[in-house]
Parts: sequence; structure tokens; C-alpha cells
Amino acid sequence: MNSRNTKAKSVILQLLKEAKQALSHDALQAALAGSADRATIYRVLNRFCTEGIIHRTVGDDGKQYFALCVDCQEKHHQHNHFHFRCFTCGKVECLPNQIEVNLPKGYRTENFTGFISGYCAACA
Amino acid sequence: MNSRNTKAKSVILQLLKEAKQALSHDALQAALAGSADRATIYRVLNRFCTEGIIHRTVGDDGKQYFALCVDCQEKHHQHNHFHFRCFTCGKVECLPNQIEVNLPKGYRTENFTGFISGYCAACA
DNA sequence: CTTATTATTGCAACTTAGTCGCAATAATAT
DNA sequence: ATATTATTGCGACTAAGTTGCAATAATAAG
Ligand SMILES: [Mn+2]
Ligand SMILES: [Mn+2]
Ligand SMILES: [Zn+2]
Ligand SMILES: [Zn+2]
Repeated sequence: MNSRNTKAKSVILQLLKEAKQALSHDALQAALAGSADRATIYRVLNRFCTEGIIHRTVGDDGKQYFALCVDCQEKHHQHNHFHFRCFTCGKVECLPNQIEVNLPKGYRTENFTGFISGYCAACA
Repeated sequence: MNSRNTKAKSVILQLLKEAKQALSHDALQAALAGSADRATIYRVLNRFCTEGIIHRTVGDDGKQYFALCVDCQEKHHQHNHFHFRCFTCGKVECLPNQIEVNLPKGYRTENFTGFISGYCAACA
């Protein structure tokens, strides 16, 4: 008996699908309008992350943002892309380009976070 | 009557100079060993940032890290570099290479954050 | 040196983001 | 229909960072 289908899970996943951008916990909570508990939302998001169907990035505002995995295969995840947050409209989007970073000899990457904030084309 | 020389400011600056890496608030607080208040440390760091003598980066642990500006001119700051945090020894270092990110047409960068965590050569 | 001005500090209260224990609920397997 | 246990809701908790306010002390002025 592994994963179960629940209201909270399907609604949160649906919201992430529709959004086509990264969402923060509080954005989801607002969209859920009381239909799921605060802690539940956190737990569902964390579960989705470990299951590999969404990925997490930490913004320069110190908040976590979650987005669907798009170019990821079941086994091989590719998350070395930047995220852009617009100060004005607040949206956080995954930028398409994968980034290469030269690490010093012997260093091993476990987690990549790229985050740029500023003004999007519509708001600039 | 602009900026004043205080104990807290000079000690914190000294610690950042000696460290040769990025330090978190709590690392500084521990090093200060009670010689400066929690809030004071935060305020000094924020002041240093706006004065442009240090720069701030937000880690994938959600914490802020502060490091001296090295390649920065008075007017032109260059902070488009990644930072590396080692899970084992905990150090956070500024990586030398400046990074270019292709933004969509019309986007304006205000803030760049690059953060990689994993294991450094000594700890891997 | 003495006094006045005000940048800076210490302290406590507060906010926000996220986690966790535990009992109740409900999805699934039998 | 029943048993199992993943998931939820609630509340308490932690950690990071900010802010108001009165006290302190660095510097400028006399
Ligand atoms: Mn992915
Ligand atoms: Mn700098
Ligand atoms: Zn925008
Ligand atoms: Zn290390």
C-alpha cells in the first residue's frame, strides 16, 4: 500500500499544472482557499519533490518555490536551470537554458539553485 | 555626521576578512561570543550590504550568507558568481567564475543568486 | 575639554516560513 | 464489510529575520 489519491494531492497537482510557473506555499494555500491545511500543503509538496514529479527552488526572498518537472526523465533529473522572479507581478518562472558551472577539482554537486529577480518584460 | 566606527562593525568586518568565505549570521554570532547583540549583527550586515562592502547570497538552506566584495569597484558591482556550500564542513565559498544567463527579451536583472551545495574536495 | 547631536546598540516583541507529534480520517487491499 | 495504514488537521514548536523604543556612545561643534 503505497501512495494514495487524496483531494489535497490532486488539487495541488492540478494547480501546479495550470500555473505553468513555480508557486510558493502561500500562493497555493490562497488558491486552495481553506480546502487543505497549511501543514498538509507542505507535506504534499515535500512528497511530490521526493517522488520527483515537482522540483523545489529557494528564492532570494528565502521562500521555497515549486514547479512541475518538464524535461525530466523518470531516472535522470535535469534541474540546472535558473528561475526568474518579477518584483512587480510576482511570478516565478523556470528559464529554459541549462547552466554549466565549473566547480573546483573534486567538488561534487548535490543541489543546484539559480535564481534571478528583477522585472519581467510585461512589468519593465 | 555619517557612518561611525563602532566595536561591532569593526569586529564583524574583521571576521569577514579573516574568513575568506561567506558567513552566516549565526556563524558570526558564535564568533562574536556575546560581544554584540543578535539584532545588531543583522543591522551591521545589512548596512555593509547597502554600503557595498559586502554582498549577500541566499542559500538553498534558506539562510543568508555574507562575504566581502573582492572584484568589485566602488560603482560597478559584479556578483554574478555561484556560491558553494559543503554539507559536511559547512563552508560557503564564492566561486571565481562569473556566470552569464540568457534572459528572455525585455527582462531586467536586479539580483543574481547562484548556489550549489554538495561536498567539497576535502570532504568528498 | 565640555556639550550637543544623532548613529548605533540592546532588548523585547513580532513576523514569516517551515517542521513535527499525535490523534482522527479516509483510501485502498483483503 | 473490515482491517491496514497513508494522509490529514490541529496545535505547538523552531529558526531566521525585522522593528520599535529607550539607552548608549561616536563624532562634531563650541
Ligand atoms: Mn525536474
Ligand atoms: Mn561584491
Ligand atoms: Zn512581472
Ligand atoms: Zn567540505
